Amino acid sequence: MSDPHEFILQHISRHITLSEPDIQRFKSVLRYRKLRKRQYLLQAGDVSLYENFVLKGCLRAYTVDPDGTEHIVMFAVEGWWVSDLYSFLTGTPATQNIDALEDTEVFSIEKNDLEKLYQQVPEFNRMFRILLQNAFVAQQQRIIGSISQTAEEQYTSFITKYPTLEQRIPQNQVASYLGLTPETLSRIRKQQAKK
Amino acid sequence: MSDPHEFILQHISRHITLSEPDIQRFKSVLRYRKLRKRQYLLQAGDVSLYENFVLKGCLRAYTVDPDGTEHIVMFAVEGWWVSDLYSFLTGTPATQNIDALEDTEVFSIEKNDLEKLYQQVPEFNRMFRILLQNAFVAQQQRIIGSISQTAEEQYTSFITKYPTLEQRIPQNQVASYLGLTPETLSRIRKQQAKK
DNA sequence: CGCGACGTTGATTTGCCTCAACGATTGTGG
DNA sequence: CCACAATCGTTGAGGCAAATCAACGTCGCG
Repeated sequence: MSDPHEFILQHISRHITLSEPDIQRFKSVLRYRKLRKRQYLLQAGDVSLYENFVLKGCLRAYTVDPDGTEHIVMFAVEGWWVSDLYSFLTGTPATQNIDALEDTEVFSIEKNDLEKLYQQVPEFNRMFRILLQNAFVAQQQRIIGSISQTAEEQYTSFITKYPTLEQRIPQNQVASYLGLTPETLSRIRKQQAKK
Repeated sequence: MSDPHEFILQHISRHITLSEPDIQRFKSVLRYRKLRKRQYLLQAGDVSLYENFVLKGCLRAYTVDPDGTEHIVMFAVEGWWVSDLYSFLTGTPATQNIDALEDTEVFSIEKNDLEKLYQQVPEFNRMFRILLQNAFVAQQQRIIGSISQTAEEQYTSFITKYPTLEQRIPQNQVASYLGLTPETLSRIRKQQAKK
């Protein structure tokens, strides 16, 4: 863990096996970055140029609607990949912001480098296909929840699915992720305490 | 278009280029199936053994909650892939149903065949990675909509994004997709007609 | 210390759901 | 080919879950 390369390689080795030269190629495109709490990794309006892997800390991706309310698209803690994928793929300005909820360290891969990597080391297609499959399934479940469950049920699902996140993330951020107001979430928690 | 193989190969050629032997390999794993309107392609409880490509017609994937209400996860028309991905990946019983809203024709690929295909023709990793990226982005936008928009805004987004779907799908199915009751959607449309 | 971020609680409003009834259309079996 | 049931959309009345608006306490930090 002292070496951040160790951490990311371990994660990758869950899905694919790389030769030594491929490992070197991969390492060479990683750019290490530190973010202070509240610091932006990406601001809406800029183009998302990087795919980012969280080494340590916690990020949030969110949109801001016309009346200034924030809506959290996803959280990303250690071992998660994050970007505004639409912006990253199309080169159009990002609609999402990404910033740090804690002091955070990431590896960033530039788009060109990632595309070269896909060609030089086809295994990466396989890995990201698998990661995307998992993310797709998780998102689908979130959608089903949001159209079929009450606020309380959604909150219960959330803490069951992400018990550790619940610990380190402020309540109002969780509320925003679930599409609730902080007041409503507070009342739900009060309800549940009576048991 | 008379030959269904033509149709699917054309779709695939948007993303990858295959050699003649690879094309043959691919064709050999496709299983052609016809579904009558209302017929199931997958029933909750069964394991999703196939990834399915829609040649003609329209499918819906949906869950049924404890009190019997259906919630539409996605529609799939010509050119779309559909399965209960979680069940397909893990081999656990499906939580989703998939059935036909119209008479429909599909190509199905069995899981084992698809995995072999990934190994024999690595380009398919690339293609499905790209398709999943697009699906991921679309889902993310649906999530943002569902936690930040009013019912009317969501409906407007839907008909803007999928103008053709709006034509061929019953209103109550659209309502279910949006997480609304048919009554609410009917009232929204009445509202909008006043303009 | 004083300010801003965060959570809580109360009073009120509102958007959407529920329940119920009805017309139009489709399709199906006698 | 008609009669009947089922499906689908519409409209109305009433209820409820969650939002809004507002006030207040606590904590941590510059």
